[in-house]
Amino acid sequence: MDTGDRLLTPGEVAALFRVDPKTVTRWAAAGRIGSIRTPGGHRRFRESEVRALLEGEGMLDETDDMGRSRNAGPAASTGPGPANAGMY
Amino acid sequence: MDTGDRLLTPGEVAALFRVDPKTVTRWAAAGRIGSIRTPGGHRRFRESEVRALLEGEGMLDETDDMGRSRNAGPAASTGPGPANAGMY
DNA sequence: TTTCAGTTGGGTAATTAGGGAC
DNA sequence: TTTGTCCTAATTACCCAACTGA
Repeated sequence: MDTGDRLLTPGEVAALFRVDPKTVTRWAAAGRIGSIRTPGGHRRFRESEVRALLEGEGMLDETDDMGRSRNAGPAASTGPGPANAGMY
Repeated sequence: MDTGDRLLTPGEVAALFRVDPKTVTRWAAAGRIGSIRTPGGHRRFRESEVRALLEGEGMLDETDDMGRSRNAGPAASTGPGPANAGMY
């Protein structure tokens, strides 16, 4: 039932990936990473998902080369629960 | 039908959203989340409503009523249904 | 009754969202 | 194509002291 994983802030995820928080926002906007929104509109990311991405398990399609195009998943599904209404 | 109308404290809701208890209080004050007040002035939140917000299914209703500003109504709807998904 | 964790309220800094361009 | 930086506005976080709830 409960996902049991903590939620990370954009700044946290950005620090983990060594990128700009804005980049993390773009990932979420592009549906490359699941995101949960607070009633205020801010995003929160699941630590389990971020970790999986960090380990490169985000996609087992490690065929290397230009294997991965822009096919990272249409919806921003965080997993079990329904996708978030990506509408701002 | 047990919808799980357990009441959660601001601290519980804050931990769920990874935000500050103060922020949860602001949500209630802004009418973004229903709240029940104790005679002493403390707030309590319905678990069912909080969960709906967490899963991002705040409201997939077809109400194409977008373009609505943030409602500043001190409604504090105690009703069963989630308050609103209105953002800015 | 007292104790104590949690909540409330106001005020001020820090973070985040969104857009648009380089 | 992706990422970083610019701007403004909104949301959130932390500071304090005082009150409530169990």
